[in-house]
Amino acid sequence: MGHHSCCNQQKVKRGLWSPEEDEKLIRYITTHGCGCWSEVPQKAGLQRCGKSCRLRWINYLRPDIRRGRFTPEEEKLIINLHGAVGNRWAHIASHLPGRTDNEIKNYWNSWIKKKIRKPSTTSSNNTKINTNQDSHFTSAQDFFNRNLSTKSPVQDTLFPLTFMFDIGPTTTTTTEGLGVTDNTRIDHINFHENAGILMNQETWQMNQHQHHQSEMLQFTPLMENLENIMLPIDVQNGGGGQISEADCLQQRNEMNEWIEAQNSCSSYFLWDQAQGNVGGDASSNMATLLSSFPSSL
DNA sequence: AACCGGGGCAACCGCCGGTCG
DNA sequence: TCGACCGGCGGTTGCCCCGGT
Repeated sequence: MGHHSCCNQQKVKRGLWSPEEDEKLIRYITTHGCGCWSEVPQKAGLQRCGKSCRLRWINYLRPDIRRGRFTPEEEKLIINLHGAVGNRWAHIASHLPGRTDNEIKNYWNSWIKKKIRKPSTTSSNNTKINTNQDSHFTSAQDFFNRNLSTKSPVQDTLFPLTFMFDIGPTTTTTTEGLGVTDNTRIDHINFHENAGILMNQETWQMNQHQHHQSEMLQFTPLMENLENIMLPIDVQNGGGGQISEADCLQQRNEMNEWIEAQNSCSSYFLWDQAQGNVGGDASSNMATLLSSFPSSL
């Protein structure tokens, strides 16, 4: 135990690289290129495994590497991209020339620690949606009007969706409803407090696991400095029941109204928040949703 | 001066998917 | 078809430095 396939020869050095080792690796790669990493150590005269050489080159030695602090533009891009694709560091790095996935991952991990540690300085009234502007929204519709229509379209390399909504219980404590109060099973449609994050499915799922308000407060700092807007819409079905075609129809009508008013939604995302834990059977709910909504708008 | 705790970050580890014989 | 091998990736570790006590 304790040895790995790539490093199964004896005398494999590990740990930090010395300047001499760096020099050997640079000299070899610049003259021969990096064809086969497993051959590099022997040919370059290094007591390392090929993986270690590759990592050292990619993350530190290659000539087009960028060093130093991230610029504010880069930071913003990282935050937005992370909101869109989650912990796909290599993907995020591909949008930042000269930066490595490792560097971005390190940055994010320390950044997120700091942000979560620091108590939120924004209003503790969690029914208001915070953005980077000093915004105070009088209603969800106000938020919608002032944000969605002014935001640039989501890049096609990102999660290419504008709307996110779910079917869920009415226990969400921090919402700002549109006040649809008729007696259908969808009693209202609301925006989650995390509106403003460009979310991917994983982020959404994570947020839903942090369902209670006190826990959600941890995530409000993450909403700062975000420009791209994805709008999660919470379709309430009254709780405890199977989502019905009537639920879907009503939701669809609501969406269509908004889309017509805003002219800015090209697609949407169906996501069963409750996963069947609260009301009805998850796969059945999704089947109803899928059959009720077109594949694109 | 010694210790300690946290942050930053380079490097490692294990897993996975692709390739090739 | 299968297994060995390899590179890529994301999670994690652990070292080093620095500031506070």
